[in-house]
Amino acid sequence: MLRENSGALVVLDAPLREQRSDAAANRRRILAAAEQLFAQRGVAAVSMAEIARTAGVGQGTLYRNFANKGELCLALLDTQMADFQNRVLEALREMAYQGKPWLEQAGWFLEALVLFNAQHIPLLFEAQREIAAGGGLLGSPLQWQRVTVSALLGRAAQSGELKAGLDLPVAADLLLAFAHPPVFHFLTVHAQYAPQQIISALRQMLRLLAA
Amino acid sequence: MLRENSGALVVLDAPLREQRSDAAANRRRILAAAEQLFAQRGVAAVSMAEIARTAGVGQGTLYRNFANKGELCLALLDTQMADFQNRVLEALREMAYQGKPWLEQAGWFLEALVLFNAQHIPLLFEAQREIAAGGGLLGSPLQWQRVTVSALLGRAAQSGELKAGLDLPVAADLLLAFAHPPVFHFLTVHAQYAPQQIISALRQMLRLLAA
DNA sequence: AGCTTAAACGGACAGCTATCCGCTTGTCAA
DNA sequence: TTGACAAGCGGATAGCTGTCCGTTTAAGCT
Repeated sequence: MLRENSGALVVLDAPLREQRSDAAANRRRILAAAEQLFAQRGVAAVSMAEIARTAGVGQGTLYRNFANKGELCLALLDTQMADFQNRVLEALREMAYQGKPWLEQAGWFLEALVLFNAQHIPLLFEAQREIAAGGGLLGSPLQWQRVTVSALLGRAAQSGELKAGLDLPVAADLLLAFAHPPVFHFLTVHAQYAPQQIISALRQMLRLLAA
Repeated sequence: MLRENSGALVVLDAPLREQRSDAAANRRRILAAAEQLFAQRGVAAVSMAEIARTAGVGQGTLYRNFANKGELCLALLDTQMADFQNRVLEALREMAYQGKPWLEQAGWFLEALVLFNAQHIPLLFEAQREIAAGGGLLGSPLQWQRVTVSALLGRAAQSGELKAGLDLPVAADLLLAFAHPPVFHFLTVHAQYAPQQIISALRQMLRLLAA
């Protein structure tokens, strides 16, 4: 599971033999079926059994490819998440090259993350339901976001951009708390904040960290 | 459901007739059974069917009292949450009377909330799984926490304790993001932060808001 | 082409959640 | 005390998730 070769995510171990061609085809049919059903009726209202039926495969086949609906959702997001990650890291590299202050980079990053979440919250929300329970978000794609923010804050501190005496790792995680799907869902759906409002508030927070 | 008369939580509508005595007894037996099973084997590992069996009632009876495991967990927390709320509001009233700065009150509140969550995270976590899906956290006990923090920040702003130009409602919700059970679970279990570390970081954040 | 074998298949199944509905019982009024 | 009835009961049941295992088949070797 989670051995995504299509995108840029972690490859756990090299496959000893190539995947069989019928298996690959089935995987594609499953993803296509899921995408279609999700679009038609919403992620939550579609059952795994139905996805298997629509894809024309048995349940066993479905579950060998994706241990649960969460993994299936993550797989559907795989390409977009990989693209996002690449775009972001590239942009940050460019900004660093141009000498843009680290705190501003962090602000830009959080903005990009808010917009990404806003776009993909249904799948992210469902993915979280199943993945978070077993094993935290360990190894999950959200991990690089923590690393990135933490690193940006660290460099900002080294450059004297930040107030002294801050616990940076915890601060980073608190800043990123909004990105946990249930929280983001709460902020946008229940509290009715627009993405721009969230972005502004996060930028304010960052500005407060500045020396 | 969620018509908790035992504690201080919202009463949706006055019951037209008193609850029948056998029903009340069953409710108590269910709660007792759940508490015992949860303590023995952990919340996640206990099924509703088993709770019903242990309590000596039918599944129908169980589900009429608690629409899902989440509500059952909330009911188990009801007393403690009501106590917590009362203690907190009382303490805040006292602090306000003594003229303690609003920001410090907010800091104290967040500290108390961290400690409460740390103590009850297993039940809170399970409760969230089922409740958040249908209807957000609408009307749920977490609502008064938002109101409280928002109000404290508002008064702090009026008293000139805060920097100008902040979006207080959003700031309040971002400060409270840590309290969403999945996030708190993540921070303590996965990121391995001690409650005191989280408290310190939150206090730092609040200090940064100060004028 | 034919053989071998591990990979993949898919349907049956166990266990769970949540609902439904015919039966039972506590409660109130007379 | 008794009768009526709403409230409550609990087992049967539908539909879901995730697993298991006997069967099928693609792929590499000869």
